Amino acid sequence: MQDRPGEEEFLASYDPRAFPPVAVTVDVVTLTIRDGQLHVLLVQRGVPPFRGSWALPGGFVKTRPGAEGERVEEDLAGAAIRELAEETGQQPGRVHLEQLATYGAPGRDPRMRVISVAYLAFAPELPDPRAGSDAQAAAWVPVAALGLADNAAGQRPGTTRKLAFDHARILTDGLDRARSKLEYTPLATAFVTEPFTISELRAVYETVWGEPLHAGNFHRKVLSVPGFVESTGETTESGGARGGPRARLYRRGDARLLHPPLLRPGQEEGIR
Amino acid sequence: MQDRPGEEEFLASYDPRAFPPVAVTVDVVTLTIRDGQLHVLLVQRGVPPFRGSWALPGGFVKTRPGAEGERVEEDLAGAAIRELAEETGQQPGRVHLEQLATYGAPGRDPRMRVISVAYLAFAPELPDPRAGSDAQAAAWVPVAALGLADNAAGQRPGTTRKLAFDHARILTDGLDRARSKLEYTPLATAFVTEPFTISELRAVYETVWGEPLHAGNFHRKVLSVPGFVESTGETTESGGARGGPRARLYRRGDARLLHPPLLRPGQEEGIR
DNA sequence: CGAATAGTGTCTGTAAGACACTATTCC
DNA sequence: GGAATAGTGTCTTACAGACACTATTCG
Repeated sequence: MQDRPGEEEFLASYDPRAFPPVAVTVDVVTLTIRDGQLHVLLVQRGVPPFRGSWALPGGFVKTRPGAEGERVEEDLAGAAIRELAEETGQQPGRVHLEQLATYGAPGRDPRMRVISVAYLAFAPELPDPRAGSDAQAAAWVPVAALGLADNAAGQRPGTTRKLAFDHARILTDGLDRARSKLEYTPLATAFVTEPFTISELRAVYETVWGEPLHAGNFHRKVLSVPGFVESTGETTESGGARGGPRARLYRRGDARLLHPPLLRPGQEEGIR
Repeated sequence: MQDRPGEEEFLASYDPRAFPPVAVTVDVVTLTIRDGQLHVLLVQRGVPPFRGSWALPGGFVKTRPGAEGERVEEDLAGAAIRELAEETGQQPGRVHLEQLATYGAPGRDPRMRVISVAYLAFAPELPDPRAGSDAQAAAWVPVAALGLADNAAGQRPGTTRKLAFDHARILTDGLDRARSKLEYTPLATAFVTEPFTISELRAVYETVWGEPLHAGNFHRKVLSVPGFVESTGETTESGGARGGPRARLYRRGDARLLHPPLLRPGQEEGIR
């Protein structure tokens, strides 16, 4: 920030409260895989509006400008991390977090004009969540149980368990983003703990995409993409529960993009 | 919105002004192609802060809650359209608009805490812009002249003509998004006016990606992707300015995604 | 042993890129 | 005519998907 003529006087005479009230919240779509099913972290709201409804964890961004130089302002991503930590107790680092989109339609919150910045998180299997301050409960909920209008598989709505606000829409957008990110990025590895096997990685793809993949071809493809995974030289201690040889173990590679990508099969439909 | 126990009393006693002041703005990255160069729409700020600096067109979202039922609240996308129309006089419909990302780091605006929702617009060649209310000037500026740290080609920074706020970063993100969207979506057609020739479309790709493409292979590829373009049956009135036969004319097809995609050549670098 | 799984070999169809070539139009 | 461009043909290489097969381990 550089000084400019008239800038200081302008700022001194500036009254932020002259602006109409808006609030900014951060909501987080946290996805994980449990028991071979895609789950999302939800909280049951303990305060109005929508008290008792299930919703994405989220809350207001701390925006108080520092009085006497004290700074209580909070980054958007920082607010998302805080919300996530409140429910899961997770330290950042184990969880991949990225901005999803911002939702600001008038009337989406009955209290006032609220602009919500949604974040998308990919987590490995985590312990059961605990309810945060404003929540009666928190739980990992199977995405399939929410009966969303699924853009990938053509499920019928109607069985939709209603989420608060426009959170069903936000979740749907997050799922779309997740499915598409698996194609072009190595983010599937964010759903597993290191070290992992190729089969575990394939299970992630099959769960998120909702369709079986060919084991042999998947194996070859993953190993052929430079930087996707990197061998540890180790293998599992024992074979699978239902038989089979020990599998080699891998950790994340250094690629940030998959090239060439791992395209979803049978995606021709729904393109128009 | 359904009624819930205690909800109404809660809302009646709710005081929105108890919240700390935040402002929400919308900034628009508008890209177009003029004279074979990628241009972005910029305004020269006529008011502090950063008076005299160039910036993305943008402004505060109208969030006043309707007194006596009067509604002056504004959608985020609506605000972006308004900002775009102020400078270009364009009616929506000719311009593709999508949300880019939201920027909310504390201190990014010296006045107060400002959360900015950035939009990305693709426009065909438009007339020279006019300065809006808060701007001294408005102009199409060649992106190359801004000397951004270009993520695609490895230009060196230092020659960066400084944009106000964090707009250089927003612009960079918009360019990245644009380059990548050309791969998977038919949005290149948003840069041309219908009807168009395959060569015009190729010029869009070459300009946005900054590298020459093989004319023959590009031609075949575009026609092979279902729904990308659709023939009008017509041809241009005359050949090119420097010779060549008349070209067939096309309009946009009905595909929303390109399958298979048109991947950028030589993208292996910069992946790690 | 029988079943399931890890990992590899191989073949086929499709598509991208390189190159060549023809036809058309402008200067 | 010479140069530039539109559009097509063809060859090579790469890769995705289908299928087959071996080796290993569990129950």
